[in-house]
Order: sequence, then C-alpha cells, then structure tokens
Amino acid sequence: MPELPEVETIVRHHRDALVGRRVVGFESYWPRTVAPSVSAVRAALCGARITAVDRRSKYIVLTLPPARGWLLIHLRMSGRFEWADDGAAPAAHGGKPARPPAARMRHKEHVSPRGPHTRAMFVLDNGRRLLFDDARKFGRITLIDDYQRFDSSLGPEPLADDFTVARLARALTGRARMLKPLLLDQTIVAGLGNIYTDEALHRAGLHPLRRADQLRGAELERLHEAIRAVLEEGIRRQGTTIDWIYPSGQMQEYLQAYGRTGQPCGRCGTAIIALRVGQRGTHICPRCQPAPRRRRTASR
DNA sequence: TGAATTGTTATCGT
DNA sequence: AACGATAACAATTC
Repeated sequence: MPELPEVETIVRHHRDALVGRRVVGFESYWPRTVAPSVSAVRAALCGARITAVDRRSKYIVLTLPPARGWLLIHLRMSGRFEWADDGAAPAAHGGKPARPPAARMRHKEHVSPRGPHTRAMFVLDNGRRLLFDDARKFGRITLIDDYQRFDSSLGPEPLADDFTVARLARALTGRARMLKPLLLDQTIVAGLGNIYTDEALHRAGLHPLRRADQLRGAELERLHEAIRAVLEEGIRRQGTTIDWIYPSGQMQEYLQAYGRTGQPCGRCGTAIIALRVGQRGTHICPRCQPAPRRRRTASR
C-alpha cells in the first residue's frame, strides 16, 4: 500500500528515465483505470515531452508542456510501475544490488511486454515502455488541466518547510474528530496512510482515539515531529514492503506499531495490541499511548 | 466466506 | 449549514 514514502521512492527511482522524454504511445488494457478517457489521455500525451516527475500526497505527477496538462497516477492498493524492456527483474527499485546485466539480458525473451495485471503502457521516444501494473484495479491514471485545483484540494505536504507546528495546530483546532481518521484525511495532512499514521501516533505517544482539538502544546509538537520523522525514515528505508506489491523497501523491519500485534513495544516492552478505529485496523502500545480519559460519547 | 486494503463520494445525523 | 460519522464502492487475495 504505497503511502508517501513509497510513492516518493518510486518517483525518485523513475524521474531520470522520464524527464525530458517524449511520449509516443499510450495504451490501456483496462480503460476504467484511465480518466477522463483513454483517447483524451493519449491525445494529451502523444508527442508531449515530460517536463517533470514529482509527488504530491500519494500521487505521482507527470508535468506535460503547457496546455497539455498534468497526468496524475495514484497507485492505491496495488499499482506499480515496471519497465517492459528491463529484463525480467520486476523489483526495479533501489534496494537490492542489481544483477549483472549479462545474465538476464542474453537475448530479450520473446514474450508480450505486458503481464496479466498490466492496465496501461507508456511508450517513450527512446523505445522504452513503462507498464502500469495493478492487480486490484484500484489505481487511477487521471489527466487534469487545472493543477491549482488539484493542489488546493489537498492538505500540506508534511515534509515541506511550510508544514510547521503552528500549521498543524491550526488544522486541528476546532476538530472534534479522533486523531487517526483525521490524520488519514488527505485534506488535513497529505500523504499519510494506515501504516505511517499508526507509526506517527506511536512515536508521539498519542492514542488514536484522542480528540484532535484537545492536544496540549507539547503533544502537538510531538505529533508534528513524529509525522515528519516516520515519513523521513520511511523514505530513507525506501518504503515498506508488506507483500509482493512493493518489493524493495526495508521499512517493514523498523516498524514500531503497525502489524506488530502481540510483539513487544520497542520503547517499553508492553505487547502491541490491535484495535479498530474508524473501520481501519490500528495498532498501538497500550502503555505508551494511553487511552483518552473520557471516552467520547455520542450525545443523543 | 469474510476481512482487509485506499480514497472518494453519498448519505444521514447532530 | 457545517461537521462528523458511516457506508458503499472499485477488485483482489488469503
């Protein structure tokens, strides 16, 4: 499940191979992946040079020449990029040392460039073909013509300089929501998903059921620091590998809370417990993250 | 068979 | 009316 660190890793990994290249073809093998339509995306892409590859929240953003727009790629659950012509090694991300090319590239296997889960293909002017694979078909490739509108629909980038304690405090004031769903809300802070939200709350020593507007100053500072720290570590470790989907990250070895039910908390040794918060699986240390004093009770 | 996963959207309640 | 909570939904795997 790519969150900010995974998407950032992918963007960094693919940027140099894409920026400056001209797109000469675009195909989709599952048109619902593509919006507003395959033909519209193809028309915008073909002949256009990719001028930038960036990340905003969990979106990969391809910047096209003026009037061509921007292509947003959201990986959702299982989306991934893969080069069709890179030899068969699917894990193209930085983690593992590359195999000696000769072993794999003897002669290009004479197989279809796409696999069973390939939903789209970008053809570049140097002949390389970038595949968008997505087993669960949740991913989206969306062409937009108004970047401002997209950008303003999202909260601040947590690793940007303008994400300050004051800005976080402002976003939380007057919010009676529980911390966890609030942090998952991309309009509050952009880029956190289930894993890094649990990690940030654990690091900050805050219970996911705490009301957002009832944090003390010191707690706000801890939350701010924790969000940035866990995301930075995630990027440093090139993301989290949970299953076959995202194969190169190392962060799963360093998670403190997410998925560690029953294992000892790294800070105090208490067993991590699982609970459900807002329909999401949630993992906490019951000692480091004390439950709120008074349970919020729905008035009736 | 049900649970889990993300983010958007719709809907209902306060 | 604004906000919050909830469910449905897209599809697949275990």
